[in-house]
Amino acid sequence: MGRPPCCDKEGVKKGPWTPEEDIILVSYIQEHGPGNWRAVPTNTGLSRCSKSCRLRWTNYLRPGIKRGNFTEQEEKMIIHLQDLLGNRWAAIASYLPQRTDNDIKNYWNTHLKKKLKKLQAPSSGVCNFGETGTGTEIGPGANYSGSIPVRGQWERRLQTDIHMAKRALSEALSPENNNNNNNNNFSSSTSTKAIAQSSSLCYASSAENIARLLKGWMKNPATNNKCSRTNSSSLTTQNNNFFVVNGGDTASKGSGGGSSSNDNSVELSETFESLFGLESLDYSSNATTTTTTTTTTTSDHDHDQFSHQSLSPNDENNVFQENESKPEIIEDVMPFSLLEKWLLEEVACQDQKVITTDAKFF
DNA sequence: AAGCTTTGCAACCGCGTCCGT
DNA sequence: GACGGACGCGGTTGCAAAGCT
Repeated sequence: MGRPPCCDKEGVKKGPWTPEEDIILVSYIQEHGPGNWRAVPTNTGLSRCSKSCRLRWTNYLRPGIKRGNFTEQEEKMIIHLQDLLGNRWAAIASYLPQRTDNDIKNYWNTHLKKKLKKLQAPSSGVCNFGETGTGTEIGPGANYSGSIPVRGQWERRLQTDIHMAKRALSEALSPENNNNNNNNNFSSSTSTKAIAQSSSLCYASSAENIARLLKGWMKNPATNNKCSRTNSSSLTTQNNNFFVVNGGDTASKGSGGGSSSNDNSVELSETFESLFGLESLDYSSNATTTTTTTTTTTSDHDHDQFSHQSLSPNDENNVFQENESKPEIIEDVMPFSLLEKWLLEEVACQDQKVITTDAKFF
């Protein structure tokens, strides 16, 4: 049944990518932008299927990817998000713009699941992180299915996104949290300068390697945009990501990633801002002075629309585009007071659980 | 040092969804 | 509305590196 796999053609190469292939792919995407993956193998001459190209790009070559060493805050955030969203790694990844869904998924499966299991073993009950009866399936079901009987998938997802947003706002508005950002997954720091610094500190180690290989390849940035909607500032952004190697970590695969706690607080504040479209407040400057791409396009995934729109750095479709349009979610940001009132009605009890979870886990 | 086991991660596979016809 | 192509997601696999005996 169904259509045949896209890669069952003969002569389609599988397995690890070689640096040469990476270079070809990066070169092509620099020139044409990501997307239209079907055409990539034919146009580049790569003996790879379109899927493989897309995957290689999104998980490894895409600029702005941070690799290795997940920080404590990232861990916490993943745990929270996993609890809220279940195994929707793409959605989770959209809240951690520098991490890929694959990375997060792997990290969850290899580290966090075990960690949680250990911690759950002695005392069961306070929070099960959504573990369901299957043993391996960890999802929002355990937390939400009780209160939300059989619903459409999109509805449940919407629910979790709303819940997420509410909670984040609640935490941000809480005065205690402002004094204790280290323990706050959604730091309310809103320094766009800091964001700018963070972004410029973040490079895909692999991309840097490719960058070195490609040294001198980039001759005329103005011609390397895929279409007219890419403006010069976004190209600068791309160039920074690809070709400006900061003094820090430049190791390849498996390196420490060069992340610092500084990066994290910034990431998280960015995340918070993204959640509510606050980025729109002062991101105009970023377009020209930072490596943060705030571009937003309509996401293919309606269920992830909220997160994807506001966290465009993780949206591969946006990588070479800039300021095409602002998402509705940003245009229609509710007044803060309204949101505050709204969330206060519901979120208090949910927070209790999360805080307990944190205390228990760390 | 050699062999075996475990771990971590890149990549693959199959399915679901979107979108154009 | 049905159909098919393209894309994206989540689960799973395969393999190299690390750890252990």
